[in-house]
Amino acid sequence: MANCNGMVFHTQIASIMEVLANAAVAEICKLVDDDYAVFRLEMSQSQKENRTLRRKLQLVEMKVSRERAEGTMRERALASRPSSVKILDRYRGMARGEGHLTEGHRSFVKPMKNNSWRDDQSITVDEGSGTSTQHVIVIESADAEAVDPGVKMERSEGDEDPQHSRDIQTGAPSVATEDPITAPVQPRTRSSITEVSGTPNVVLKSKTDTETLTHRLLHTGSDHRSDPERLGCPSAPGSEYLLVFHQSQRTVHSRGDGDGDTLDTGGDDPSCSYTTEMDPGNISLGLETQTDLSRGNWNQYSSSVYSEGCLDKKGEVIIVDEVTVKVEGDASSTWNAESHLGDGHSQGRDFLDYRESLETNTNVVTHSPIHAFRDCDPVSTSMEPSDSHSGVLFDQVLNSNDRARAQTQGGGATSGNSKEKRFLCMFCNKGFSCPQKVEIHQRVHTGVKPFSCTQCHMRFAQARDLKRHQRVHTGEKPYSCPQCEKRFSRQDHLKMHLKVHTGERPFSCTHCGKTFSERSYLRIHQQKKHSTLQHKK
DNA sequence: CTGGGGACGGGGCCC
DNA sequence: CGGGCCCCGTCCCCA
Repeated sequence: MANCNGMVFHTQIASIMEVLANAAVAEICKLVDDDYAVFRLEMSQSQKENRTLRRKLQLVEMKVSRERAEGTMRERALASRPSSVKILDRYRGMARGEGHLTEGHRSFVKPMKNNSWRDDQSITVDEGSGTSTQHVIVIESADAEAVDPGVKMERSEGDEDPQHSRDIQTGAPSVATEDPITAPVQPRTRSSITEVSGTPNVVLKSKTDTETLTHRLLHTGSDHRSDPERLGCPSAPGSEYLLVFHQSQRTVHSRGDGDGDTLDTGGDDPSCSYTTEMDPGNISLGLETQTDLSRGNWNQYSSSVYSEGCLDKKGEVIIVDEVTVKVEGDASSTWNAESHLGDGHSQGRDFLDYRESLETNTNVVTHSPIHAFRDCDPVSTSMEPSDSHSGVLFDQVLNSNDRARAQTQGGGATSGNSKEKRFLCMFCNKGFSCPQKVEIHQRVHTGVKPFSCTQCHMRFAQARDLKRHQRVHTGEKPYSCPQCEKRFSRQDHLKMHLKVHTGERPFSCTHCGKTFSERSYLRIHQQKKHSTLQHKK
């Protein structure tokens, strides 16, 4: 029983405590509410007082300003008519942030036709939650056109509402931001564009332009050596080259423009279609090329050859050569080196003529380049389908053609002193001791590059070149400088580097005596400094 | 900022 | 197959 009584007692105490607690909470809340109401009342009263004082201050200011303005008007009336609006100090102060001006003050100044004062002209000024009426004194100008510039100057000099500031700045600056000519020269960051332009649409557009530009800059600035596709050249297995040899000249000429344009696209990455997307000219270019090749079903061919589906724009142009070759493989035999030439490329045309003249000479024992292809096929076929670089190929052909001709003119095969060199190049008549050497040499003319790198699709005419090139990927640098421990992948580079330590400068300019460590430096120097002398000679 | 020059890497090709 | 040379392009430094 005692336990029961104790439990009842505890229960009663708990209930009483709860009631007391609730009562205390209620009383606290009531007190807070009351104090809050009082506080709010005091606040409102203070605000009313503030408004009253403010109006009084405004009235005083108005009076003072009116007195000043009347004095000024009298002076101006004596001097000349006013040329611009003068906004009172009151407004200037607000413009600097002392007041809070928003859209309401857009109608702040109105040009009037009379040089008269208007008192108590009111404008609506947003003061946060509500609006209040501000009395402003304005000196009105009779010349409305003269007003606006002055107003803008007044607004722009203070820290106004950001929105307003943006409204002002989105005039000429935003136009400059959208200017497609200006933008590429000075790519802006996204943030800076946002600051200037203000409106989301402009920001978006500017951003797009900037990114486009960035893409272009990045890709056009990339090292072409790293990507043989740069010049729009196909991957051509030996068999393809073989057919290239029998391409018709008509086709060759028809493709000249397309290839020439392809060289200018500057695209590098086959997986990147930015040039096609961004530059409509490139698109039309590609279509033009297609149309030009309408004689052959080159689309079908390309899809069969490049089944990987990564047929980019360059690939399209690249394939053109091979497709045409396929379709017109039975045409008259004229090597298509000129297919890589733009119209009017005299070097290539000369080469073509040269080639034709050689072909007519049946007395020359030539080694057909076709055999050279066959010899190299095992290497090329082991590689994945890749684009060869006909642009490089083209350059090589031209350079090698020049060299070959120089060699021929300088005594290549015709002046050869050895009767053993009875195997003549069919292009330059240079003599070689064995057919294999002729075949290798003729790649200089044909541009055949049977050795392709599996890492970067670079192709080489000689196996040693490929081997040497692969050090680029492996990073192998077996040659080290004994002076500075610098390492090189090639011995000749080390040799050149050693001149840095030895100070050897064997190449001297015949005009100024300046010496250089490399011949190419001398040549560049003479081109830059003494080209006029050479022209005079 | 610009042009000249040096260092260096890479490709072409002959021997 | 390696040595060697030439050429070109790029990057960097400096006047």
